[in-house]
Amino acid sequence: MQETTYCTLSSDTLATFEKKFKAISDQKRLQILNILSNKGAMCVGDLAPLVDMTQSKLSYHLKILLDADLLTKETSGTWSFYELNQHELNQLLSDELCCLFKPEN
Amino acid sequence: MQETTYCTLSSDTLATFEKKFKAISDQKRLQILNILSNKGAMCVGDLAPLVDMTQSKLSYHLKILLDADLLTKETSGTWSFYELNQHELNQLLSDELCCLFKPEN
DNA sequence: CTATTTCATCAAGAAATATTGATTAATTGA
DNA sequence: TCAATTAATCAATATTTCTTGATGAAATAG
Repeated sequence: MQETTYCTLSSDTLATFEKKFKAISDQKRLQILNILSNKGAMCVGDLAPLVDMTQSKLSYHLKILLDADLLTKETSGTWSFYELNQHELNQLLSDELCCLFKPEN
Repeated sequence: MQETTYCTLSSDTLATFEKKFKAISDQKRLQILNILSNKGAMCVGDLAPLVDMTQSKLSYHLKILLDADLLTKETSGTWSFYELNQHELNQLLSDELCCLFKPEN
């Protein structure tokens, strides 16, 4: 006879997932991820016209994705280059979403 | 030489994902999913004390999950039984999240 | 029929998020 | 040094989402 295994989630775990899912629960931010998955690392100024956002607005949304650890950021001079955090995305999302965020699959 | 394949997303697709991710980007709703993954189908009145919510509040959150097609609902008399939509969840989430929503894995 | 149970929905207010335009800081190039 | 570029942040407002308590609808039991 097999025992049922219960997996209760700590409030920390719930908070972490909430943050990550909140970050991707927005059309503009999904579009950002999609573009970065096609183009690789990009700076804010180059990304802005592709997603039709002002610099200020884009920075705001990039920060949300960065804080959720779904992007990484490299600074070079006055430029900030943002790139997908593939590892985190893979841990979060199904393989079926490859078209969105996982160009290499 | 290999061509790069670009996969642009329609605004409809983005809207659908936004809705689904929005539905799971909330601690209370994640907890609902987690409990349903352990207990199977449940009615509102039985679920409410487990997630420490009033009936009204729980109905509100269940509707959000239902509208995102992440739950199914079966009515029997005055009871409403809610259950995970395993297929949709599998299409959305990674295998690593099995602990949350996929008891069978 | 009436009272009770179960749950959905509504309206009002509260709280959280997003947008906008301006400002600031850091770096670069002339 | 000075002007221009790049991007983060701020404050104010707008918008969206959530919570609460009340009400209503449908089914059931007595």
